[in-house]
Amino acid sequence: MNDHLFLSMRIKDLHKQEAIINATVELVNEIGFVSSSVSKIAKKANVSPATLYIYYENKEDLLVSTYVELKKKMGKELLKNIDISFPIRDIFFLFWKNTFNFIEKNRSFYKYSEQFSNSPYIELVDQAELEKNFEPFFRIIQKGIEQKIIKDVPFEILAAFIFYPVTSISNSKLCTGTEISDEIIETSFNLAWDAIKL
Amino acid sequence: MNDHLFLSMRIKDLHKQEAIINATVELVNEIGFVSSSVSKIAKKANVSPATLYIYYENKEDLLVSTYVELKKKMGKELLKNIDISFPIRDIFFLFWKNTFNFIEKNRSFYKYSEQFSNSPYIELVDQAELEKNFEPFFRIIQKGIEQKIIKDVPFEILAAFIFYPVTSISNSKLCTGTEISDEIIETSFNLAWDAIKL
Amino acid sequence: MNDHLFLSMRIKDLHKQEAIINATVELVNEIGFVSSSVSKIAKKANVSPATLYIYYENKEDLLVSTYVELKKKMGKELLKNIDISFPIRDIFFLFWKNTFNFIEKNRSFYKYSEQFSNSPYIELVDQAELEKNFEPFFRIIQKGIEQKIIKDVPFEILAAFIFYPVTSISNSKLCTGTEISDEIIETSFNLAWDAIKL
Amino acid sequence: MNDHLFLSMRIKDLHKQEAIINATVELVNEIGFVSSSVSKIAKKANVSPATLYIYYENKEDLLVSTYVELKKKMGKELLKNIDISFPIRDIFFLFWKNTFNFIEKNRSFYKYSEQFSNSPYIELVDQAELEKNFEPFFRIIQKGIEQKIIKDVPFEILAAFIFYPVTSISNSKLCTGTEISDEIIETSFNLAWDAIKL
DNA sequence: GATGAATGAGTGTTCATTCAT
DNA sequence: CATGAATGAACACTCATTCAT
Repeated sequence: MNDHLFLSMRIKDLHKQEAIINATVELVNEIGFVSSSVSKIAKKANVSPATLYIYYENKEDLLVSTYVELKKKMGKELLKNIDISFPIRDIFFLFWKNTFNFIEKNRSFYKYSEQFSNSPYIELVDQAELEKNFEPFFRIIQKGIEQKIIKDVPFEILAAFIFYPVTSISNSKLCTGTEISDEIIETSFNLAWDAIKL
Repeated sequence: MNDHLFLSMRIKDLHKQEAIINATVELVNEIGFVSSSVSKIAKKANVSPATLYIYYENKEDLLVSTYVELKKKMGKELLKNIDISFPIRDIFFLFWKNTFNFIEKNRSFYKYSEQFSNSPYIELVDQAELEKNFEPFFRIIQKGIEQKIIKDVPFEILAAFIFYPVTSISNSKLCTGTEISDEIIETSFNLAWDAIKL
Repeated sequence: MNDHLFLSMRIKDLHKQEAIINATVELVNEIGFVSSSVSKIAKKANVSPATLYIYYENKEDLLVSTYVELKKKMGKELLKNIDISFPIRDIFFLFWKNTFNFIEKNRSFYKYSEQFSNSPYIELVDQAELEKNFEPFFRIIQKGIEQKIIKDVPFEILAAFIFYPVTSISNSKLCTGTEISDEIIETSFNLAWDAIKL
Repeated sequence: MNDHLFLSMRIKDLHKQEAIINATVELVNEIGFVSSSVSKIAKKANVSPATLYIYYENKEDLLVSTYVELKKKMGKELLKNIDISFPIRDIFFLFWKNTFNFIEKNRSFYKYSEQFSNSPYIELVDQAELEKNFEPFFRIIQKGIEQKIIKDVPFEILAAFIFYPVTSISNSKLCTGTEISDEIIETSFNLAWDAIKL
């Protein structure tokens, strides 16, 4: 086998794996987590069910990996354009805005991750590992507390007002169908900021 | 037939249906929505799979009915002890506290409803019908806006700070294992109130 | 219990049994022998599945009894208006015509009996007993052979040309939708008579 | 991969499908159409129930395909040795004889096809497509009518005396157990020919 | 006589996974 | 690497039948 063939094969392989991941997310988006079977995923990805087991140990591994991979990507996107030298409020606003944008651009992924994190599979994911993707932001929160800009309350309580409301609003009728308006993003951020600011 | 026998018969029947509902919720709590099959539910409820179809048309009907029934119960509990003549902030605090208490007392139900509302089954539920259970509270929010106590923003945005953070906090390590402390309830309420108050 | 009540009950009972038989035949006519279950029959007859077991030992007994009962009725109808003093050809024609008329008036029964006689249940029926209903006609055939009007061949061969073609023609597009025309009856009888006559 | 292996693979596959078809026909022959379930068929064919769904879409597809396939085979056999230059009566006799022979050699198939054509499944079969297998014979009938050898009556009436009586006779006690005698074939053909000849 | 509730055994079908090629 | 064929076990659901009332 020469290099050319080897290279083309590797590309093909990546395509296959990518096709499998996309098929998984799309299928869950279409018919739900419960009904998404291996053979349906394989059919959607235009591969044999057996092929799937070359890239993943089993169904569980596929679902978990897909989730983790997407969470990594999310971590990067949410921290995009953020400069720690910005004022804290601006950082939070950028983060808030990035979250809305990410959800809007990755609706199918988002639906997947919501279903995944509400299934028992979530327990197979190393949460600490996941949170590393968001660590820079955690440090900013800490800094805000120290600078007496953010309320000094347990992290989980702050998180409940920084991460969760976005999901709720994004799924509401305010945000389905058309583009999420800047007005909604700004209005809702005011509430979030009022909640956490000292 | 005497009353005693008649009564015992009715009780027995109710017991069966109740056993099925409980088994459903418990099983979902244990092994998740995805893996909860009809036969497993039946086995847990100590009835034949066929018996299940006496009380419910099919699996979907069982799952949806269970969800709707529990949401009704939840509506009642969250509004418990609330008097509309109270100051608005007090009402919100009571509602907040009731939510925590309800979740703590009905953990298995709550897990069920979270999984359910993140499955495609949720689309089978008439949301408008469900929201009727919370209508009194919606009117209070409206009153708060009119009295310029609550921010005048779309309802869905307010809801995102009133309903969702509780779930997040309840599921966090702050609230698992031991009783949810009054301190956490009060601390977190301060954030929620700051978010929505004008 | 007084006579009046007793009488009304007996009438009611007959109605029930009749309703069960009718439901059986109609259901088989609608969804076929394979799919016709006891509970569906009961539902169609507006009785409980359990009621069915008051009148019949089991499903097999119901199906067989229904078949036998209807075959009895058929025997009577096919021999209607037949006078053994008539010329043999006239008797055969009347029998032929009666068969067509019976099928037309009892399509649903006929479909039932065709499905039944092509199922293993048919082996549970005492054929000799059934044939008694047609015995007068068998004697006429015998007489025809003796008088050298009918071909002297085994009875089963004659029967194949006297009984079976009617079914075939009745099920063909010649006879569905509209009334079976006298012309078809007469034309086809000519073939049957040519077949068996010496 | 060498030819031998390739061949053996294909043979193996064909064996599986063939085993399924044979099991279907045999089982229907033994316990009837009504009781022949997918799992029983699979067990008889020594395959998993799931394997059956590799070759057929569902039970209906299996039953219909089996019927259609066998009808095709029947078409070929019934027209065997027939030369359209033969005298019309000879052609009909050969066809008659071929029918008896086919039934005798394929009893289990024949029982299957009788049960099938008396079930609702028959409506799923494209009758026009089926009749193509017998078209040469239909043309001969037409020729006979034109040559004033066969009675000029609707096709369905002729068919009722050409096709149906054979079934009736074959199922009678004249033909079960031992070989069907030439005498019966000839005797019965005389009746059929008398019926249709002008 | 009549029934609704109940069920173990069965239905047709799909599952996640493996294996020979 | 990639696959179509294969499967035992499970799926949601219906079956014929019984029984307490």
